[in-house]
Amino acid sequence: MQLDNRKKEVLHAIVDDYVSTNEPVGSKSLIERHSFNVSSATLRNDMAELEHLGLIEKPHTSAGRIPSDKGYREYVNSLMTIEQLTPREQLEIEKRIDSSIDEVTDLIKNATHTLSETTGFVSLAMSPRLKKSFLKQLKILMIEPGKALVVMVLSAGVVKDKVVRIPNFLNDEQIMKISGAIEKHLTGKPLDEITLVTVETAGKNTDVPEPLLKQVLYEAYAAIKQADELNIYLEGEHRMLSLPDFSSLGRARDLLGTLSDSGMVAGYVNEMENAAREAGSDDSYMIRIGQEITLEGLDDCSFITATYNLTDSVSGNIGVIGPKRMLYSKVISQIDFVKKKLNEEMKKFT
Amino acid sequence: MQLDNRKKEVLHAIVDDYVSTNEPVGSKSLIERHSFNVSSATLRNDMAELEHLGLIEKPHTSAGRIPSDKGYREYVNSLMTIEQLTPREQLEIEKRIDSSIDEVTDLIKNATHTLSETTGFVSLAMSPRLKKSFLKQLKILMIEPGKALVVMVLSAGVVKDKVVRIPNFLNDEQIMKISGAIEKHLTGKPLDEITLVTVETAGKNTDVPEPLLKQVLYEAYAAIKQADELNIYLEGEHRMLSLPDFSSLGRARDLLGTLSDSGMVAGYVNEMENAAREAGSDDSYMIRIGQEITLEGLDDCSFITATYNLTDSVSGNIGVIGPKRMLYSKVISQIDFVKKKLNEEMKKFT
DNA sequence: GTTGGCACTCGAAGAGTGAGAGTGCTAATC
DNA sequence: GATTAGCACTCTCACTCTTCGAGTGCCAAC
Repeated sequence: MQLDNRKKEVLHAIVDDYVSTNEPVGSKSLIERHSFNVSSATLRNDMAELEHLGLIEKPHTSAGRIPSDKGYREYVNSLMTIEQLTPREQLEIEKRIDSSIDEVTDLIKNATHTLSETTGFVSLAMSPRLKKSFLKQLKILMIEPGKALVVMVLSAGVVKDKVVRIPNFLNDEQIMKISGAIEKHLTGKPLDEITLVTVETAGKNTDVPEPLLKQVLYEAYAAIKQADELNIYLEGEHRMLSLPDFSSLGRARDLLGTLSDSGMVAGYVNEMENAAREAGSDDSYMIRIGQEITLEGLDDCSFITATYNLTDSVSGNIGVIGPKRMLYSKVISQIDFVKKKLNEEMKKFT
Repeated sequence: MQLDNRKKEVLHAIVDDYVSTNEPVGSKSLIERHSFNVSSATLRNDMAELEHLGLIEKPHTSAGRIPSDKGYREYVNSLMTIEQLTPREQLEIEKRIDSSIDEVTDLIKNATHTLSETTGFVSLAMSPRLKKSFLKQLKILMIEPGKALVVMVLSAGVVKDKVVRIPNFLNDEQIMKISGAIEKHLTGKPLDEITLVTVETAGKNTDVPEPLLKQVLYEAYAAIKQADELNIYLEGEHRMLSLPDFSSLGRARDLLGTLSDSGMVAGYVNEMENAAREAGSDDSYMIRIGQEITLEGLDDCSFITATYNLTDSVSGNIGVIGPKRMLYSKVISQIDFVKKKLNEEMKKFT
C-alpha cells in the first residue's frame, strides 16, 4: 500500500473522527477538526484516491466517508500507535482483579468480567489448552456402587474431575488398584499423548477380571479426554445493545444469536490462534476486522484476542468482541493489561 | 372479581386475540373472530366495564383494548384451561432430552436448553437446593504442598469439590487423618446443620498440631458451605430480540441488562419459591406477570417457574421468562412436561 | 499539485393528508 | 333493563411533498 504522508494522515483522521462521532466524515469537517494546511478540495482529491484504493467508502452519494474494513486494517497495521494505559486506568483494572481466587477457572472468569466492564464490550476467554500439560495425579473414588469419581491433577495446578459409571460389582479395593495402576503409568505424560491404548496398557497388570476392567479403563480414558476439552466464557453480550452501531434490531439479533452459540465462537477463536501460530506472528494480539470474521452477524464487529499463559506450554486466549468502530489502541492496551495481570495471578499457582 | 359469563368470555377472547395478533383488539374484530350472539355495541359496553375494573386498557383513545397485568392475572387464574401437549409436541421435547447424561448439573443444563428451544423464550434453572441433602463422603486429597482438593459426595448423588489452600508442612498422612475424622463425624448430616463448630469438633481428636489443624478444618468448612451455594443457568436471552414485544431497543436493552446479572435473577427465583411455600400453594407452577415482577426491565414479561425434585427433600426450579403476551397454557404445559422428564432422569440417579 | 467555485445528489426531518379502526353516546327496540 | 343501530368524534399509521444541509465531483484558474 503506497500512501504519501498526507493520505496516511487523512485516513488516520477519518478513522479517528468516525470512531468518535459515528458520523460519516466529510472533507470540510476534516479541515475544521484537524490542522491540515491544505483546502477541503485537496482533501476531496485525496479522499477520492483513498476510496479508489478501497480504504474508505460512502454510505451514499452525498454523505461523508467511512473507513472500510480494509481501511481499518491499514489503520491498525500501520497508522495507529498503541499507548500505555494511564496509571488511573491501570488502577481501575487492578481494582477489579480479585487476587484471592484459588482456581484457574475462576481467575479466568474474573478476568473476562473485568475486561467486559472496562471495555464496555463483549469479552471472552478460552480455558487453557491443556493438551500439553501432563498428569500429576489420577485418583478414582468410589461414590456408590456403580458410580465413581475420576479426579485428575494436572501440571499447572489444574484439577479436573468427572463422574463415571462403573460396573456395580466392583469394590473399593479393586478400584483403588486400577486407579493406582493408571496413575503409576501415566503420571508425567502430556494429555495429548494419552490414548485409549495407553490407558489400557497401564491397567493391564491388575488382577481385576477383564470385561469389568475394560469398562473402568474406558471411563478413565473418557475422563482424561474430557479434561482437555476447551471451554469458553463469554460475558457482556447485552452491552452491544447500548452501542449505536447495533441500534438496528436485526443486526443486534444476528450478533447475539451467533454469540449464543458459544461452541461456534470457541471454534473461531481456535482458528484465529492456529492461523497466528502458523503465520509465526509475534504480535502480542490477534485482530480480525469486519468481514474478515467468518462468523455470521459479526460484519460490524472487530475481534481482538491475546494469549495468556498458565505455564510455558499451557496457554489460552482472552479477548474482546466490539464494534469495528472502536478505539483500537485503547482496547488493545486494555486487553494487554488484563492479560498481563492474569498471567501474574497464574504464576502464583505454579 | 364478579364477572358475568359473557364478560369472562370477552376477556378470554381479548387475551387470546391479543396474544395471537399482537394488535389491540376492538369490538368489531371481536365479533368477527368469535361467535358472540350479540352486537358489537354490546361488547363495547362490556369492554367499558372491563376497563373500569382494570382488566383491560387502551394504548390510546381510538385503538382497541389490550389486557392489563390484572387482566392477564384473571385469565391465568380463572379463565384459561391447561391442555396436555399433543403426542407430537411431547416427542419433540423427548427428543431433546439427553438421557445419557451422568451429572446432575449437565442434566439441568440440558433441560434448560430444551426449554428455551421449545418455548422460544428465555429459560432458566436453579441448581438443586442442597441444604437438606446430607454428606455421604468427604475426602481431602493432597494436590501438592500447600494445596488440597476437598471432594464431597452428597446424598442425591451430587459430587462437589473445591481446591483449598492448606499449610505447606502438612503431609499426606495428616491430611488423611483429618479427612477421615471429618467424614466419620459428619456423614449423614444435612448440610444446613453443619457449622464451623461442628467441623471443628469433628476434627478434634486427630493428633495434628492445633493451628495447622484449625486452618484445614476451616477450609473444609468453607468447601462444605460452598457446596450448597445456588447456581443459576440462563439460556436463550437472544431470543427475546426476535419478539415484536421487544422491538424497541430500549426495552430489549433493559431486559437483557437485568438478565445479565444472573445473581439477581437467582435471588428473585428464590423469592418466588419462598413466597409460594409460605402461601402453601399447591399449584405445580408459579407465575408472575408484568409489574408483579420486581426486577427492572421485566414489565413486559411473565415469569413462570416449576419445581423439580432431585430427591424428596432436594429440589430446584426450572422455568421460563417470556413476554406477557404469551400462550400461557401452552408454555405452562411445556414447562410441566420438561420438569416431568427431568424428574424422571433424576430418579435414575438416586 | 492546489484551490475556489458551482451544480448536483441524497438523506433526514417536518408538515400535511386521507384512510381506517375504534370509541362513546344517544335514542330506539326487544 | 339489556341490547342494538347509528353517528360524530378521535387518534394513529402510512404516504407524500418539501425543504434544508452536508457533501460530492469536476472544471478552470493559480
